Parts: sequence; structure tokens; C-alpha cells
Amino acid sequence: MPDVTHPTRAALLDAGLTLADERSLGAISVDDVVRHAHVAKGTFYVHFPDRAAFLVALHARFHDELRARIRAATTGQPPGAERLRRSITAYLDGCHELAGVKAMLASARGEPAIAQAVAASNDRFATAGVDDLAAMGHRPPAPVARLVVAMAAEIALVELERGAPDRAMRRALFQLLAPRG
Amino acid sequence: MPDVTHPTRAALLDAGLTLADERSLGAISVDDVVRHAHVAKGTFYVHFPDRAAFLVALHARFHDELRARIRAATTGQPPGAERLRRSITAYLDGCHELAGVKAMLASARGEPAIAQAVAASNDRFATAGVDDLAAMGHRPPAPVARLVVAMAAEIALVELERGAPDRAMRRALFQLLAPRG
DNA sequence: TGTACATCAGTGAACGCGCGTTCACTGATGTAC
DNA sequence: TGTACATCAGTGAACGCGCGTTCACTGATGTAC
Repeated sequence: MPDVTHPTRAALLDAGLTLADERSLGAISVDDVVRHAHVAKGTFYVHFPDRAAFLVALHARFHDELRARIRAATTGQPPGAERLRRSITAYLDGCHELAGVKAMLASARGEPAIAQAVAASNDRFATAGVDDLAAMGHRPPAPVARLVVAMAAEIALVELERGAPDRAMRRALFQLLAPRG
Repeated sequence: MPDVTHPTRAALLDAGLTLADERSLGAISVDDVVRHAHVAKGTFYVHFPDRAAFLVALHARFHDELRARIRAATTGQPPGAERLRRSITAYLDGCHELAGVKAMLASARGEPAIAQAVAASNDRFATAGVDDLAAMGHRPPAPVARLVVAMAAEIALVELERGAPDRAMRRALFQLLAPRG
């Protein structure tokens, strides 16, 4: 079993995320990654079977970090509007602090190597919000949850271009979701 | 001034849209396009200065077609919930009928060559919905309009995977947007 | 009508380039006895 | 403690390949006189 915490492996992923802040995933070459990580090209293939596996690992790392932040922001909260608000806020704020957000949000879906992983992540985020939406009176909650994930990703992209939170868009999202009758 | 309706040029774009139904834009090579269009490689460069310009034209063609359908579905309608419903429905139904939707929805944003054009398209769609949302009582309407575009694109992607309209998601969208007191 | 020239879409071989991947090798560290 | 061997991360030159782009050329059509 390969050691997924190996420092060189981590350095390669760090380099990948740094590069993912300034160009699309498709435009990140193995040459770029090893140059940034200060290792030889062959070292890349010691830690990853191929470029596609690297992209999958890159996405997993990004997504795990985001999920950890959301969990930290919502533990102990009962399902409902407030918990959902905290989840979304943690997601959006996390996107400002993490490396690699740009490519992950904008180009991950179009990258064949990780399209499936991205779809699974979105499912996971959506599923996590179902109880909150149900408690808020949304029936059925599942389709709404998918729409919420899409809206949150859109806001994250807008904020990324802006370089700062977009209060108006966040407010618009929460107003749309406001509990009914 | 080049003739943008030249039949060979159109054949190249047709080939591009056909290919865009089965792979991402980044994975469509000039070789692929000329092979599908049954022309020599040099012919490609008679009609497009480079590959990036081809992608821009591809996106423009797709987007123009979609806009034409929306316009046809809404002419004469006064701003409001019904007109917005018709716009969104025309957009979603159009995505089932047009070629190249898959790549356009999933990978256009991550393609550096056309990221800007995609952003402009989204702006345009959003702006078109502002009057409707204002008439429906959404204040301010602009941020909501951006979220609506994101939700519509998400539904289009889900329906594309499914191969059929997703009534539950469409209903969820319209319920979220329902006019407020 | 016939001749000369201009225009321009189309051709396809050829180009250099950067890519992902491979592989024989190095050297440090750990283990056995 | 010393020797022999195993393990494995790391190296970097080399590979073949497919890419986007170029360019000298062809041939059909239009225009001038």
C-alpha cells in the first residue's frame, strides 16, 4: 500500500494546487508540476501511476479539505436553515482560503479524468443538505439540494473573480431558500 | 471580410459540434475536426486563424441558436413568471435538441480560449431574466438572475446525463422562484 | 470568342514542439546473521 | 561491529506520438480587353 502522506507526494500535490490557481487543470503538465515541486520527472511516476491519477488525487485533496471545514462549522447543529447557512458560508469562505480553487471550480467538470469524481463530490454535498432543506419545508428536498450546490459553486466562481465575498449573491441565495409557509 | 456562412466553414463547425457531443472541447483536435468534415488539414486554416478562434466560433454558434429559441418562445410575452418559465423551458428543451451541448455545458468554462465568451453569454442570459424576476418581486433581481442561469445550466447537465427532462428538478427551480407575497 | 491574368478555397506533406511515459541506474536506509 | 543483501524513493536522459501550424502548390472561377 503506498504511503499517501509521503512528503514528496504531498509536495507534488501542493505544486499542482498552486498551478491550479493560475490555469485550468488541462493546462497543467507533468513538467510544470515537477518543476514547481523541485523533483525529477521520474519522481512523479514513483507516486502516481499516470497524470490522470494525479488529477484525481488533486481533486480529492481539495474536496476533503472543503468538507472538513464544513463539518467543523456545523457539528452539533440541528438540521435546519441555520445549519444550511453555516454549511454554505463555510464552503464559500473555504474557497477563498484554499489553493487551487479556480481550476477546481471552473475546469474540473470538463476534465475527463475527474468528471466522475466531481459528480460524486457534488452528490455528496447535495446529500449533506437534504435534511436541512427538508426541515425548512422544501418538498421534495433532493432536487433543491442539487440546485443549491450549483448556486453555491456559481457564487464561489463570482467571488473568485471579484476576489472578495459577494454579499448580494449570498443574500439572494438565502432569500430564495427561506422557509416557506 | 470573410464569409461566415461559407459552406466549408459551416461543415467544420458542424463537425466540431458533433465531436463536442462525445468529448470535451479540450479533447477535440484540429485533426479530428478535418477528418469529420472530410477536408484537408490546411483547409481548417483557410477559415480560422487558429484553433482558439474555432472554439470561439463554435461556442458563438451554439449560444446564438439557443438564444434564438428563447426569443421565439417569449416574443410578445410581458415580463413576469410566465415569460421566465418559457425562457427556461426553451433553454432546457433546446439543450436536448442541439448538437454539442455536452462539451458546451461541461467544459466550456474551463477552456481558456472561450472562458471569457462563456462568461459573457451567461451575463447575457442573466440580464434577459432581470425584468421577469423584478416583476416577480425579487429585490434586487440581478443576483437572483445569475443564480437562475447557474441552476438552469445544472439542470441541463443532469438532463443530458439522464437523456430526458427531469421534471422534479424543473419543478424545484420554479418553486424556488415563485413570486413572494 | 479567345487569351491572359487575378483571386481564392482547398490540398497535404512537412515542421518543430511539448507532451506523457519509460527505464536503467543511484544512493540512502533497513535487515539478517 | 562488520558484511551482504533487499528495499525503495529519487533521477534524468530518452522514447515515440500527436499536436497546432505553415507553405508551396493546384485548380476552379471570375474579370479585362
